[in-house]
Amino acid sequence: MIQDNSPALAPQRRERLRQMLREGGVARVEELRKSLEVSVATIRRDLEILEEEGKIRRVHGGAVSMESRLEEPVFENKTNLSAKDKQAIAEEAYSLIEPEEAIYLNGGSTTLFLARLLRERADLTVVTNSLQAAIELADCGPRVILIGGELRRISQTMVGPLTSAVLAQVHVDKAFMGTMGFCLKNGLTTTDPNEAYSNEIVTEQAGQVILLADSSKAEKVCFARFSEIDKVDLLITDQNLSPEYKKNLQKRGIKTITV
Amino acid sequence: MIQDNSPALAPQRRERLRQMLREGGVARVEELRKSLEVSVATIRRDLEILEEEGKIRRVHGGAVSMESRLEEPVFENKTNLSAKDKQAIAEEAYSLIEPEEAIYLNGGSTTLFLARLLRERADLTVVTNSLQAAIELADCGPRVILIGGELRRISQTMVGPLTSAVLAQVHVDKAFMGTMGFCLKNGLTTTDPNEAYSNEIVTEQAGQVILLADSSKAEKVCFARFSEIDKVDLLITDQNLSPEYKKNLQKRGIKTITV
DNA sequence: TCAGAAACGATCAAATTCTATCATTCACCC
DNA sequence: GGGTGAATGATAGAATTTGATCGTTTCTGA
Repeated sequence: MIQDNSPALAPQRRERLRQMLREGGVARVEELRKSLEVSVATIRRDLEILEEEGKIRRVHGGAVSMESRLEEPVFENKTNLSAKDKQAIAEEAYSLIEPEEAIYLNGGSTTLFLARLLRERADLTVVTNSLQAAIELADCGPRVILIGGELRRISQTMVGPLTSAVLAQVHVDKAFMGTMGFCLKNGLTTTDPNEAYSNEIVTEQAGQVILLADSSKAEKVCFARFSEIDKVDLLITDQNLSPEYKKNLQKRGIKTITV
Repeated sequence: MIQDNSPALAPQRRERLRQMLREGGVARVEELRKSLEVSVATIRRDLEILEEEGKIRRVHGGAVSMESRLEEPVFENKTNLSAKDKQAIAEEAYSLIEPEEAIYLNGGSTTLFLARLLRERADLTVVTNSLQAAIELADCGPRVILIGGELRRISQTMVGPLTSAVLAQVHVDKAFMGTMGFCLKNGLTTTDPNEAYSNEIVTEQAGQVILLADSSKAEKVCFARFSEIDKVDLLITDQNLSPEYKKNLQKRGIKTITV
C-alpha cells in the first residue's frame, strides 16, 4: 500500500486547521493545502464551516484565527460600524454640550470618539469610567474625574461595586452612554454585570441620559440589564433605524437624532 | 531553490502597520513601504482602512497612531535620570511581595518600574492611583483597582477628596510609596496638596508602608506633607545614603534596605 | 506669494483568489 | 451488484487585491 495513512476524517482535519491557525494566528490557503494534502476546495469548505462556528475569520487569501492576538478582543458583532458613522454620532453629541457642563462618558468606542472631540474644551468637567477616555484627555482639555473601581480588562473600564463610592459624590448634567444593546422591552443591556452596575448608577443620577448607539444595537439584548429604556432622554443613532421604531421610542418619551 | 515567497495576508500587514505606528507614534508612508515591501498604493489603502476603524489618523506624508500609549514629556526625563537605581529599588521591592497579597502603588517613576515587574503576577491585587501603572497592567497580570478621583495631569494620578471614597473600602497589605521628599523632621512631602491627601489616606490604612526613594529625596521638603516619617516601616533606597542617616532612621523604627 | 517637489486620489490592467457548479470517488445499504 | 448520498476534486467565470500611471492637491522654501 502506498497510501499508508487513510485521509483524515473531516472533523479531525478541521481541528488541525484550527490548531494551525491558532499557532500562526493567520495562514494562507495554499500553506494549509500543502500541510493537509487535500485540494484547495476542501480547505475552503472547511474554512467556511469554521467561520460559521466563529472559530476563525476568513480573509482574502487565507484565514485569521479568532483565538489569537491578531483579532480584536472586542468582536461582539463582526459587522462593526465604520468609524465614520461613530464619528458622526460623536460630533452630534458634542454639539449638545453646553459651556461649563459636567458630563459623563462610559466605556465604548463611540464615547471614545466623543472624548477625542473634547480635548480643547477646558471649560468642561468629564467624569468617566473609561481608561481610554482618560488617556485621551490626560494631557489637555477638560477637568477629568475617574470614578475608580476594578479594572475590567476587555473594555478597559472601571466597574463594579467600588464605583458607587465616587459616583455618589458627583453629579453630571449629561451622561453620554454607549451600550451593547437597547430594546423597548428589555431596556439597556451589556455583557458584564459589573459594567452594568456602574452604568445603572449613572443613568439613575444623571440630569440627562443620552444614548449613543448605532442601529445595529436596536432590539439587541445582552446578559446584564442596567436601565429601563424610559430613562433615556435622547438617542443619537444612524440612518438605518426604521421610522416606526423611532415612533415607538417617541411614545416612550425618547427623542431621536439621526446622523 | 524556488522562492515561493507568499506575501503576508492583508490583516497581518495591517497589524504590522498598526504596531509600527504604535511604537513610533507616527510614520511616513515611505518608511512603511520599505518595511513591508509593498507599493505605496497598498500602504495608502491599508492606512485608509485603519483610519476607518479609528486605529490611526492619516496625515499628509504618513499617519499617526490613535492608540499609542501615553507619552511622558517631562516625566520621561525624570525616569531616565537614575533609571538604574530606580529599577534596582523596584526589584528589591518586588522581592518583598508575597503571593496573593493586595498592594498599593502611588504615582511616580519608581513605582512605575515596580508596576512593570508585576505584569506576570496574576495572583496579586494592585490598588493604585496612577494612570500609568494601570495602563502598564491593563492587558495582563494582577487584578487592578483604580481609586478614582480627579486626574492630576502632571503626574497622571488620581488625587483629591474623591479618592477617599474608594480607599475607605479597601485594605492593602503593603503600600509602596514614592515621594518627592522625606525628612526626619517634616516627614513625607510632595508638591501637590491633593496628591498629599490621597497619599495620607493610604499611609494611614496600609498594613505596611514601604517607601521607595532614591537618596536624592533625603531631607528634601516639599509643600504638602502627607505623613510623619514614623509611619514608614521600610525604606528602599540607593547606596548614597549616609550610614548615620540610616542609623537615625533606625532609631525611629524604620528599617532600610540599600540596593 | 509663487514655483518646484512631494504626496495624494482616481483609475486601469494584471494577477491572484473566490464562488458556483459539475464530475468523480468511496463507503454504505438494500 | 447497483443505487444513494456525502465528501472531495476540478474548472470556469466573477470578484478582490495589488501595483503602476497620471492629473491634482498639499507642503515647503525662497
